[in-house]
Amino acid sequence: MPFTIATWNINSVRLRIGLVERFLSEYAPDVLCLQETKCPDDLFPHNNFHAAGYEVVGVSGQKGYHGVAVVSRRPFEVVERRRFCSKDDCRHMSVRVQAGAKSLLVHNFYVPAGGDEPNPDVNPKFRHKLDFIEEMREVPAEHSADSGSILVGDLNVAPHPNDVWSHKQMLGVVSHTPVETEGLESMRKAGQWVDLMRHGVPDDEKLYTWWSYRAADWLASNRGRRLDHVWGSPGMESHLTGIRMLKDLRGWERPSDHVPVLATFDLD
DNA sequence: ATGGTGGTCGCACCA
Repeated sequence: MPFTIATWNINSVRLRIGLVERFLSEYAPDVLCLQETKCPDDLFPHNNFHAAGYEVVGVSGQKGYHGVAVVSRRPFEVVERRRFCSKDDCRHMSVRVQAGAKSLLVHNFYVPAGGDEPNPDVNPKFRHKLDFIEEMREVPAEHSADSGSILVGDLNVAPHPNDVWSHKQMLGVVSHTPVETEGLESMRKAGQWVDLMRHGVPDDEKLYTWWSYRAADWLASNRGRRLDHVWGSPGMESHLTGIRMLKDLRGWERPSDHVPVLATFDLD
């Protein structure tokens, strides 16, 4: 049995619950990690997920902003809802789930966007983003013979030159500045994480998971960025059998500006 | 220049 896990910045789980239901019906991931649920825990639409066959739900939400959730067709336990940068923001949840022969520790992250001005001295949101990425160094890719880790989420950084539509034109734009891309890559290597979306993909291939709402025609201009990520502990790449960025969903009615990333593993 | 939320019904804040 393959194990499938998806990550999706949904930009309000209540507003887009219909899209989530359609996605679960058509793609049926074992585990779905959501970000930007914008939903307090007592208002999370549990019933919709139960009706879709997702009995296991872990939520870490707040009113108006941020919020992450994990829903699953397999039993899991919430390991931790970690707070970063001494703030109460709901930006992380880790769960443990059995997948084939492996016990998987899954981290679901929503990294701060960082505002518009890429100068930490004048923009506290950018300072927060850099500090958050620095603190993420403390999250290692734990693994053993019968366990592994997966880290997914909206990391709000497009690290590779072909994770953006124009490397040169984006170098001064928050999400692709050198201090962010180098910080994220340094943190990824410190934790020994493997970038599973870039594994085995030619360097010159464009990969996007997000297209701005502000474009007059997002599909025609195609100025995307890869802000959403799937990382694995060392060795997980050998179990990966497929990974897809579901671009079509950006064209669904009233879409999120992010599309789901769906990864499939053979762990038996 | 678009979209979501919240607390007010036009606007601030966030992405």
